[in-house]
Amino acid sequence: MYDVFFSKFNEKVQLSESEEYAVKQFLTPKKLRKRQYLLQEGDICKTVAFIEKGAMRSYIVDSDGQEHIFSFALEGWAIGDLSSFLTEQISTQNIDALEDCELVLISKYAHDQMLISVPKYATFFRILMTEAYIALQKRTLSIISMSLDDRYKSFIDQYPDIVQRVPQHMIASHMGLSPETLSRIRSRIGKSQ
Amino acid sequence: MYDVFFSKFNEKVQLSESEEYAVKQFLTPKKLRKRQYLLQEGDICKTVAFIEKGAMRSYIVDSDGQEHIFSFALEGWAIGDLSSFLTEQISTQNIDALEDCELVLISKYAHDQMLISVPKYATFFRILMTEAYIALQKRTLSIISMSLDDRYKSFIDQYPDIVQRVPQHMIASHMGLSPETLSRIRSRIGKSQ
DNA sequence: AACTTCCATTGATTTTGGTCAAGATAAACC
DNA sequence: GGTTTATCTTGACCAAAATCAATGGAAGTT
Repeated sequence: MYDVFFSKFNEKVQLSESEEYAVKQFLTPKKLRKRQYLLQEGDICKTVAFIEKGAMRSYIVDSDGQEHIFSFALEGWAIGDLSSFLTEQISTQNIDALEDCELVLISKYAHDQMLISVPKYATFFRILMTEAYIALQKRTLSIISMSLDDRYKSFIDQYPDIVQRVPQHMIASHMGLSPETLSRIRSRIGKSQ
Repeated sequence: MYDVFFSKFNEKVQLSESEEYAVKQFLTPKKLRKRQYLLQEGDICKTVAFIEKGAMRSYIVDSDGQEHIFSFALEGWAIGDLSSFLTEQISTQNIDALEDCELVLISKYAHDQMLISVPKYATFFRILMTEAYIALQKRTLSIISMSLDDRYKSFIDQYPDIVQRVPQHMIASHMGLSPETLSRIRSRIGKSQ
């Protein structure tokens, strides 16, 4: 039931049987149908979701009603509005399912408890946090320094699975572009890629 | 000598006298003159620098030789190429001093030792990491969803001290803009701000 | 199978930001 | 103090992306 989650966990920090059992007590499984929300703007993000199966996205809606996708997440990735989750402030993000999903939920209470009582959870979380930061730094650097063509090439290079499973206009939104512009980039660089 | 560092540390995680002493053994003070490098492209980032006094920036140079500023850091902030520091791979970033600086350096060895032997350091690092991630997320959201005028307004709102101490063309670079465009934004929104 | 909705592409036009160039001011250096 | 160098601003022009609009195709629904 929590296969992907624990395989990811053990890949970062090796757990004993009893530690794995302890962590398991804090987890909640949840299924989400395509288009269902995990979080809506205005709510507090009460859980972080780890994806066992499926695909999700987080996005914000600007003052003109336009959606801007902040992130995608597939199997083995976590998603949630960390800022809202940790500070328990109202979120400005929406998170929903792009496909039918199987999730592992970690509540704020579970998170806080595990930080105290399961030292390896603190380590695991620190490592995920660091990796997420490095990935986001890479994305920021590519935004401020690369041409659109190169940014798209590097995206499909880094996340081929997302390109396969997510409609192109959403990838355009993630890059901060109009769908038409992304379509033209693809025709420029040869859409075979 | 490490006043700002420990004041920041204690603000996040309260240290006892003996813990503070233990941490101190792992720290190295360093002074840097304006324009001096902490890290140059092609080197491995061997230390994270915590700023006691002064101002620094990190930037990358693209294939056309153009500089793109990734981040600024003032007193109380840390700077370094985390990706290079943690993986010990060659860095693509440059980090130098915008003003004469007093730094507290944490080497990779010191970092790893403290993660093991000083549990509160692990907590401190996790908290800094999380805050850095949230700040970077906010920046990314503003890039993909806000107008340039609003992005600049939100920047001067959030980092008035940086606007005071750093030349405008560097802030333009940080936003991914030409200096001329930032100048025009400022004249549009009334540069009084 | 017919119908509807979503999606990707392409063209024409407008808007926005970049580039090039010149001039003004201020700061750093000798 | 005078010269050089960095910084900022403004204008004219150019390039790139957004917008508007239309079409064709794919996927989902009944």
